[in-house]
Amino acid sequence: MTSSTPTPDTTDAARRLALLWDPPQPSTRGRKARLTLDDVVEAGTVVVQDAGLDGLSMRKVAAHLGVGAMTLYTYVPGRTELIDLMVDRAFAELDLPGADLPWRTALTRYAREHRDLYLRRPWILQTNMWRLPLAPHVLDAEEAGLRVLAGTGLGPARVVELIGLVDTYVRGIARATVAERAEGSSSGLSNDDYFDTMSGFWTTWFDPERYPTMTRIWEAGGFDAGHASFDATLDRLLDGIELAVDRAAA
Amino acid sequence: MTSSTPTPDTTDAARRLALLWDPPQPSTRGRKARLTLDDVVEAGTVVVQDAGLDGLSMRKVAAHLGVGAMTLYTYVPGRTELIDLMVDRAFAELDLPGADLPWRTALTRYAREHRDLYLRRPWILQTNMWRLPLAPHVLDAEEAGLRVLAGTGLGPARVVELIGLVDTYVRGIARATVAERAEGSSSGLSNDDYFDTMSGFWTTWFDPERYPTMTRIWEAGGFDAGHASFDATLDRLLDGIELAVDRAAA
DNA sequence: CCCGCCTCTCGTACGTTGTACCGAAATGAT
DNA sequence: ATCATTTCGGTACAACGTACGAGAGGCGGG
Repeated sequence: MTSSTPTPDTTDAARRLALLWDPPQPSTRGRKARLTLDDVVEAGTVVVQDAGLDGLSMRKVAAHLGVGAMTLYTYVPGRTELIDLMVDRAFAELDLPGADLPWRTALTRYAREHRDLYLRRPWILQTNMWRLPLAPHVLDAEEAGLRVLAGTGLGPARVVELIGLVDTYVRGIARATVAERAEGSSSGLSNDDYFDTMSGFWTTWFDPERYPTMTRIWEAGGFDAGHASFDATLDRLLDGIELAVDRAAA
Repeated sequence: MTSSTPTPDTTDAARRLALLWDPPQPSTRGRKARLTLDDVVEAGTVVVQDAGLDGLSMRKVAAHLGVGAMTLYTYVPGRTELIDLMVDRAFAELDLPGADLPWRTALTRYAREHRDLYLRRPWILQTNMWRLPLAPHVLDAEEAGLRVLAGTGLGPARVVELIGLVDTYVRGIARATVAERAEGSSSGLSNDDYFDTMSGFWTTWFDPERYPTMTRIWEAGGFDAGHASFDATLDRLLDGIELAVDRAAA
């Protein structure tokens, strides 16, 4: 809000945030826009769903909208910001637990909703950012998680730490599940080829003497469970949190 | 294993694994090689350290070695495989706990070593793969973790599940720490600019009424701790595991 | 009504990327 | 000396993000 320039020369970072928090309504002046910002974000979401984040190119998004590539830059400063917007839009889909639920139920729902989101839109896990964008709906999710834990009487630092633990767990599981699901289906390998390659690996290079524990666990079927155990492990995690809650209450 | 071709036309995936598990020794025939595979992998590691994974280009690696770009393809099938090799090399740096330590000590060391590795080589966290490559030293690490937990008498499925939980926690913390560390230092923003942008965000767009819990926790200093609490949270996680161990022993 | 300004549209172009292709150069085996 | 084999690397292509600027369309003030 500098007084010298009517439009403060905002930095790139500020521009990026402005788009997320204060999307401009179409101005009445000048030529009419064929698209809305939301159109662009939606097209991006469509493209990314079956091309992956690497396959998300401005040209493809533009083609999907039937416009020239450069047209997108009227609505969005660049690819990075488009992805931010897409993430925000995705997080808006979360059905976050209200304040009425007991904390354990609420946290379970919080975790499941996040996992489902990641499984539905795995590209979110591919965004290379170190943290999620500072976007409204992302903060909504964080707020909901914090609120649940803050209601247990835990100290502020503990609350932050524990919601981080849950987030981290959920992302980890989602990542593993996606890996399992997409194994071989990508890279253009048929399932047979993939199986051949893998069994070839086990017989050719895998040395049971170097990896005895892995071998034993494999033979015992320890790797079979997959990650159907999401809820079970989550419960154990919540047990740990409950312990901290009880300790704080005493 | 078709009989028509003496060298079975291995798939790409098999080639990728072959390079990791059976690096070819330089053949005595033909022109002498100026480089070794290890030279290339090391150069890649150097480049990635200060250019990030996005900045890791074949041309830069080649330039760093003083050779033409295409020369690298004599040693490595492509960029993807080079990254695989770099990851394997990085994991070889881990000082994994031996079988002599009590499980809690061993698991603490396991976790700390991994965290240190990720902080030292953050680009590993940027590799977009859904899971780490099936590489010897990566499996060494996994084996070590599994061995520690298998020694506690837990069932195979539990062992797999819990080591996954630890891995996931470590990666999550490392990611957050890197984010914190690199905040603003990248993107060419000076620290002042970054601070300005951020305080601008809080005053301009952040709405305390929309995010009351976040606001309260912020005011209480709940976010200040950063992630110095790695050990503390890890201890709590190990408490949870100890509970499972005791329950299994009973 | 019309002029001028403002906004959107997008063809062209530049730099960068991974890597396919192929000839040239170098070396051990014969 | 000849040949097979291997490394080396220039050239080239497709795809990428996006800077630039000319054109097209539509509103406000005269």
